[in-house]
Amino acid sequence: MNRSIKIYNTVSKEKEEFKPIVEGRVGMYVCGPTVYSDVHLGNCRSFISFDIIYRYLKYVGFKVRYVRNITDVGHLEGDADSGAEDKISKKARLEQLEPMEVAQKYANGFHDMMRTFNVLPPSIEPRATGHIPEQVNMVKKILDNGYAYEADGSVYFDTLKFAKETGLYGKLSGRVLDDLVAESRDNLKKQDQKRHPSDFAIWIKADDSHIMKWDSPWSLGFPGWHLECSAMSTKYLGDRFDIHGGGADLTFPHHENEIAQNFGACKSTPANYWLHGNMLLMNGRKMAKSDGNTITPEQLFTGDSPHVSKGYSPMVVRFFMLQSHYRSTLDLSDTALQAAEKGYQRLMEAYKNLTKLDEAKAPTPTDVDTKVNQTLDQAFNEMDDDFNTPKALARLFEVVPVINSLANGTISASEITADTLKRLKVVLSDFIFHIFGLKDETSGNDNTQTAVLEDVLELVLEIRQNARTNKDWTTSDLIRDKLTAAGVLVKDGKDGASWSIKNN
RNA sequence: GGUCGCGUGGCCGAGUGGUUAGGCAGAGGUCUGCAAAACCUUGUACAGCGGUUCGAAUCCGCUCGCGACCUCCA
Repeated sequence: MNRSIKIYNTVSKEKEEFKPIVEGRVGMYVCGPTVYSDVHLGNCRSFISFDIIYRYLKYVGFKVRYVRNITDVGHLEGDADSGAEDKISKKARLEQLEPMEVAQKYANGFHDMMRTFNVLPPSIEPRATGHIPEQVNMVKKILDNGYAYEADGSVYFDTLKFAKETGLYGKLSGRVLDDLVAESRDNLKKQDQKRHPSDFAIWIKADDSHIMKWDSPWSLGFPGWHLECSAMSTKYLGDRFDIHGGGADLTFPHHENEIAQNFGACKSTPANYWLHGNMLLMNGRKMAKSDGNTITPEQLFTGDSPHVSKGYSPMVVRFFMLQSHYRSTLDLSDTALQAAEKGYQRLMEAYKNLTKLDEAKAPTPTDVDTKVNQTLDQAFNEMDDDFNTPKALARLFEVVPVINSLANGTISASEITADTLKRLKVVLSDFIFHIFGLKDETSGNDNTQTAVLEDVLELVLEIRQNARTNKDWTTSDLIRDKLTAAGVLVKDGKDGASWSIKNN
């Protein structure tokens, strides 16, 4: 590991050189999903962004402990008229299921979707319900340290005291306490129990209708809205760790409160670098079920939605997301996805062409060598600069014409050295599959079947070639047209025909 | 209302004080029996108005438009 990586830190609002607390190791915590409904496409973008960050840090040689939680308890339903209510519990009553059954169902769905998008599993995936003692303990510590107070069985974090003593509250999200006072809604639950409007609950006394509740020194209840992340990050990564990530919408209040809680319990802020992924928009607006401006991942794959003209495969969607920077909003649209699909196919096609290249005869480095090596170096430099996937991707595309030219003879094998060709193969493969986490969807999963298919197609193309030699255009065109209809693209080149499977 | 961010060519989307982003689409060419694919060449740009500067799409101000957060939310 001798690369210098720069990361944009939300706390400082600028790019900083990444220096891990322990040389060669990275502790990274990312806020995972709340499993009370199906994963939202925007969630997927966020987890894909951090997947690439995780992959890149590992790729450059760090030993990374990546913790991504599952929240299966705790969050309040803000607009519920029956008062404080746990999301999971509410859903459970509606569906007549055990709360944990609901959580498990959606957790499974979440995992399936992550696998579909080729997102690597984290090193540790702790669940909030599995860490109630840790959370109770944290509340105790915060109370002991004087940063919280109890009121009628619930415990509240004292933001005013924390802000006055440290000046830290609001720093991450750029807020000042006076604004928070002005902003606070007067219809917040249990408002009267709080000393200050911006104080927030870290333990909530449950009413009778509440299903998920645990014993604690203060009441039979459940942990506060943001406590699980503080408790679990501390347990698995320590009081201080390197990277904390999440969606931009978590900056306030979730992460702000996490910082407060961690400080309240451990007397130190938890993470050195706070990273925030930006929102996924659709047709220029935030996705929202209320106005129909939304699409599920499944609808995107199948094309069963008025927002798309056809289905797009998971890897096309992943590629689409790679084309923008994680800190920018990304606007999903049908035309943008079509463009991404073409681009994805072009990249994968070039990679396949590359794997077939084995001739490199230049004795000494040529202009082609220089161009290729510089471009590959640049691609890594782009990733070093706050994980700039769109720029790195652009560099990869600059090398595509070189590959295709070598494949079709426009550039001869004598114009590239074996060393460069080898490096090109390794680096391109690393980037596409290991760093960007793309998969080749065109090749079958079953190796035997794939091999059979390849042999059969070779035969068919040989027959067609014979027909062409005999100027039997009827037969040759028939073969080509039927194969096209079957989804196999025939590509005539100088050294005979080759084929590839078309998506859709 | 408060806080923050954005506005780039037909579309998506990077980026920077003076030098090519990239993808998709378009145009011309090479190759081909025809076509496709591939390759080569290529046009269109930085919301508007002021200011700073030798020079700004890039910095500053204002205007307009859009978005996010402030409430569970990636």
